[in-house]
Amino acid sequence: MSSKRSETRQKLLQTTVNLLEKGQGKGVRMADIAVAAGVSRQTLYLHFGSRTELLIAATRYHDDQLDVEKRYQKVAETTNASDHLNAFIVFWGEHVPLVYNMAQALWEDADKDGAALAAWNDRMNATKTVCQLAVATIESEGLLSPSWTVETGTDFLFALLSIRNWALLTRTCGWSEVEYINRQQLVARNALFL
Amino acid sequence: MSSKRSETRQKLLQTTVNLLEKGQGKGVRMADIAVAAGVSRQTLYLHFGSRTELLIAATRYHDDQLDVEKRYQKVAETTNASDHLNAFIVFWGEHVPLVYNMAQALWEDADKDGAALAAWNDRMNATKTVCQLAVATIESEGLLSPSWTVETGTDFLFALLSIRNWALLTRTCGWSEVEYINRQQLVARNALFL
DNA sequence: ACGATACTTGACACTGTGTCAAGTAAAAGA
DNA sequence: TCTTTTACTTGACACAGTGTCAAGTATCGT
Repeated sequence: MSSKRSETRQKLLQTTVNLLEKGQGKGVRMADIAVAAGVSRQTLYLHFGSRTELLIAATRYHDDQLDVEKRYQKVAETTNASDHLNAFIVFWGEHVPLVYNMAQALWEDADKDGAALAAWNDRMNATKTVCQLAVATIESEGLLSPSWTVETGTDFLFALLSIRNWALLTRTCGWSEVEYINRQQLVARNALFL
Repeated sequence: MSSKRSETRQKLLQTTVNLLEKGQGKGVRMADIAVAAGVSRQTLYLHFGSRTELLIAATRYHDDQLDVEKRYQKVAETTNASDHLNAFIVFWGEHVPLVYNMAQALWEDADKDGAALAAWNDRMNATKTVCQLAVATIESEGLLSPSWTVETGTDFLFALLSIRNWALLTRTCGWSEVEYINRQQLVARNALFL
C-alpha cells in the first residue's frame, strides 16, 4: 500500500507542473497547488518539506517527461563543428520554450532560498557543459577565432543562449522561434569561427 | 521650515542608496532603512507610500548623482558608426557596475509589484533607445549587415548588453571590466557590420 | 501662547510559509 | 476479527515583512 503514497506524490508533482506551466510561474502558492490537487495544504509538507523542495522535484519530474537525451541525439550525431553548433542552437531554441515557465519559478525563489539557488545553478552548469562541448569542438578543428579561448568562448555562448536572453528576445522583442534560432546561429558563428 | 521635510527625504534616499549598494540589494527591509537613517519606520511611509515608491525614488536620486549625460558625451561626440559603437560599449561597461545593485533591487520587486515593473521597463526602454541609435548609425552609413534590420539589430544589441548578461559574464564567469568591454565590442562588431 | 508641521509610538490587519497536535479512515497484519 | 500502521485531514499557531491607523510629542513660525 506504499503505492498510495507514491500515487499521491505523482499527482502533486503533476499538478504543480500544470499550474506552473499555465500560470507563467507567477505567484503559485502552496495553497493553490493543494486545492488544485484536491488535497490538504499539509499533505504537501508531508511529501515535500518546503515549497522549494516541491519546486525542485517538480522540475525534475518535468524534465523526465521531456526525454531530453533523445532530442539531444541530433546534436551528438553531427560530424563537424559547424553542424554541431547549428544543431545545438536548434535544439536549444526548441528546448527553452518547454522549460521556461518551470525555470522561471525556480529562479524567482533563488533570491530568497539557498536550495532553489543551488538547484538553479545545477541546471545552469548542465547547459554550460554542452556549450563547452560545442566550443571545444570548434577549437579541436582549429576553427576557433584567436580572440577566444575555449573557456571564454564558452562563457560567451552560455550568456548568448541564456534563458533570460531567450525571454528578452522572444517574449519582449517578439522574435519567433525560427528567428531566434537563425539569428543566434548567425551571431554565434560570426563570433566564434575563423 | 518645509526644508526640514526635504532634508529628511534626502537623508532617507541617501540611506536607501547606501544600503542597496553595499548589501547587494538583497533583502533590504523598510525597518533596516529606517534604523540606518535614524528614523521611525513610519516616517518612511510618510515620505514614500510604499517600498516600491521608495525604491524608484532612490534609483532616480542615484541616477542624478551619476551625471550620466556627461559621461555619455564621449559617445555622442563620435563621428562614425564604428567609433560610436565602440564608445557606447565602453560607456556601458563602465556604467553598469555603478547601477547594478540598484537595478537588481528594482527588478526583484518587479515580480510582485506592477509599479516596480513599470519603473524597470522605463529604464530598459531608455537603454534600448541608445542601442537603437547605435544601430541606426551603422545602417545610415550603409554598413549594417544584410542579416539585420535596424529593429532586429537593436533587439540583438539590447540583449547582448543586458544587465543580466553583464552580471553573468562579470560576476559568474569572472570577466574583468576590460575583458567585458573588449569582447562585447568584438561580438557586436562581428555580428552587425559588413 | 497658538497652531501647524514633522516625526514617534504602539497596536493591528494581512499574506504566505512552515509547524504542531489531535483526529479520521481504511488497508495490512496477526 | 481486532489491532496497528499508513495516509491524509483539521484547525490552531508562530513568524516575517508590508502597510495602516490613531494618538501623542516636540519644535518652529507668527
